[in-house]
Amino acid sequence: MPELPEVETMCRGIAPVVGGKIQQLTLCDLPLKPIRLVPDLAKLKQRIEGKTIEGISRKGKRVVLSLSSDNLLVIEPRMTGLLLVSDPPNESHLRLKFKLKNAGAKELLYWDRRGLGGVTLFTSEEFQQHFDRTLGPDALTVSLKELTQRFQKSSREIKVALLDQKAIAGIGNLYAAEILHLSKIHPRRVCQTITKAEWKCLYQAMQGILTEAILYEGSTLSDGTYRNALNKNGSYQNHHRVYAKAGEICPLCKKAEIERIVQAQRSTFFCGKCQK
DNA sequence: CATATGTCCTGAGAGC
DNA sequence: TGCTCTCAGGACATAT
Repeated sequence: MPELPEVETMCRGIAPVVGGKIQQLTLCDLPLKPIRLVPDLAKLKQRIEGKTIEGISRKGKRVVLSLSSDNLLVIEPRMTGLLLVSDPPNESHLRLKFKLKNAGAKELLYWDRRGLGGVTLFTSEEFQQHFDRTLGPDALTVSLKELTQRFQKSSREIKVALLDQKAIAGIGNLYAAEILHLSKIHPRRVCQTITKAEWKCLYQAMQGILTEAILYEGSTLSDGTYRNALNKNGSYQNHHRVYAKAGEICPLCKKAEIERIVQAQRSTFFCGKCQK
């Protein structure tokens, strides 16, 4: 499940494509439902073939390739999407190939096991409008003041609010659990009840966890789906404190068992002794 | 406006 | 062994 640290790792890993000219875009013919392309393949080919990839950036959990045509190609990996500059985990879920010329990589691949991800091409104007409307500030660069302002009046539970990309972009189910555990805030706490000191603690935990996870190149969970751009595992899964650890002893208090609850149809893991 | 819920998709694993 | 069922969760459409 690529969240901010995995997508950031992806962006860094595909750096060799910068400067490359897209010679050909190919949609792989698979016995699977094709991934979502906007516009459709024919129009997309027309608009990007022959253009150069001038830069790579990240907006929350999305990868943004800026092209020489002043268009922006946005890749959304969602649950199982990967961008690669090496052989993919297998051929059966390889979705797109971008053949490149004059770059450090011969091709850029998009692989997606479940196929929930997609690719959208925007003009720079459309891009600005779209992201202003759908994404809040990035979790890695937001200020404490803005974070507090955006959350403190909400009647939602903090865990649920952290997953809302319009509120803050980049946090997903895994990192929400890890951040709340480190900041010792119970996932069911309603935002309105969280104190100023706790927001500061949450903010620092968020910066700390995300930075640490990027250092370890993200988390490859037990299903093995997430890989970096060279098809190698991340290693932050070896440093998780609570995620998917129900029944294990909390690494902080070393007494209570990690619990699992469901919020907004997603699993939440936490320590009932440490998190209040 | 804010918040809540159903849906999409595939493969892994459980249970029988 | 092979079937059915459940689960994983990011983002969007639709409903409240």
